[in-house]
Amino acid sequence: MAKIETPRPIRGTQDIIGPDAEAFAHVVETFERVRKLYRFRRIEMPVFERTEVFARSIGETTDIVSKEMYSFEDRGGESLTLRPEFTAGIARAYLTDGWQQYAPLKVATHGPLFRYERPQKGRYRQFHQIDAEIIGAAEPQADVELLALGDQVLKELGIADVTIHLNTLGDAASRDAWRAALLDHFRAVKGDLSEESQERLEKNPLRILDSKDARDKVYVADAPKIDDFLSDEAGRFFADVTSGLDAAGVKWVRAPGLVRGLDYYRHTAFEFIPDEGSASANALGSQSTVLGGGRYDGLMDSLGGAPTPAVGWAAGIERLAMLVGEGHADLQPHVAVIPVGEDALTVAQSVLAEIRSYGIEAETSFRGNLKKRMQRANASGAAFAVILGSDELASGLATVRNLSNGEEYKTPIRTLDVDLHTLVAVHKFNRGSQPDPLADALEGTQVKMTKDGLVISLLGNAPLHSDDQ
RNA sequence: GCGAAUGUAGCUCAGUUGGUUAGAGCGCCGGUUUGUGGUACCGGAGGUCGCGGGUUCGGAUCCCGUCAUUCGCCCCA
Repeated sequence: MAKIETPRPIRGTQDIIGPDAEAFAHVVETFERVRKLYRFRRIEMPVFERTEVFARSIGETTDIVSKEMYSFEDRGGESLTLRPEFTAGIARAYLTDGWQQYAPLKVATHGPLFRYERPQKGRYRQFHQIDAEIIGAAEPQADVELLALGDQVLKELGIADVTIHLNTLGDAASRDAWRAALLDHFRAVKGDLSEESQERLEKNPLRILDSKDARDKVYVADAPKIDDFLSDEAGRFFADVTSGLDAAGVKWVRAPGLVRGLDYYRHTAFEFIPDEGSASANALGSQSTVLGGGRYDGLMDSLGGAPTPAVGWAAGIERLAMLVGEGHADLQPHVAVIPVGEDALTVAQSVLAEIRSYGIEAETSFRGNLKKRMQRANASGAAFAVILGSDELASGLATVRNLSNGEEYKTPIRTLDVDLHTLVAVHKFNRGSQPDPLADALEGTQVKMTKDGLVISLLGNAPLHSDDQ
């Protein structure tokens, strides 16, 4: 008998459930809320493009294109690539879909990206990012707005021990002059550099500034600084960005060694990096950047479009989720509906529908006797159980059990939705969860339960909703 | 592409210098309690010890290969 072997998941992909999945969703929901606050328009993008979209914009010769893209041929022989980033695809859409008409255009999106890399902590072959771009704006105010968005997203996620590391690469002329000076500087001491940096010297000299090797750091310290090569215009641009950030209350530090590898980057470059020794730094291991981006005024040209200024950033959802921690599941108390016996099943369904339509989270288990279902209700973390058995059907009074303290009482099945709404609000309030208008109204009062029914004595003299805040 | 560590129950792991029937905690199923969960007690199911080969009277344990996972290097749009 041949045993069927279960197919394994693809290397570097992940199946997420539980607290990690809740944290993931929390990151996306927070991003969605904040980007609306900043009036960034939501866009949806394909996950694959013609290979040339990425090859042209990123550069044919880089490791990225030659080794790290998921490329394949479709049935027509066309080379396609799973997107390794958002920016190139968005730039393509800007050119092919006539989005110039919206310029300056603020857009945001999120979703899966793919890179053929060796997986390690916080790095996967399929990973997910949130992304924001401003296209068609050459003004430093766009950089400020974009950075402020990123800063607020992190703050609202409760990630406080992260700082913006900010640098400028200048305009094209500044950047080229600086690069030439760096080459001279490092070539003079080539033999003393680490093996990796000797390689970088030919391929990507700016990257030497990032080196962690002690042998390189000696020479990095007195390497030429971009500031000495900035044109007046580029210097003014950077000054406008930093003063704008200060005015917006966004904290940043200057990071003269921070560079972006690709040629199309100009002016502003930044990474949000956990502070040394912080909880976030420890949580991320060697993968330290949580959000990164910059100005890419040179990108549209490489795709055959008119020169178009643009600035953007992206942040890994998995990495952010690692930093927000647990505790994002089950913030809302929920109710378990427990039918006992065949007759109660349909009543349970209509009760579920009613209390859900009232905005209360509710579920029922599909099988088991009362004991079994009570166990499941407890395991699911339900705040209340509603028991519907023959007694309850006969009397029209449901049994409501508070699962945190075991108190039990009867209440008319007809008005379960209203009664539960009150109970849930009180429960939330007692637990110190987010304030609810009803819970506010109930502050300092008590809800009385009697054998005959749920009596909310204060409902007669307190408003259900408070509009004065 | 390079380096290191780890693969034993659904999960997290123990398993001594190679020795008889491979264990624990949690989870799961059942019982003490036929309409009452969370605590407690009792019982039960569940394992080709990643896979293949070798050494040996005997391998979860030692050797070789292979696959996978993890962490790091390179790279990082």
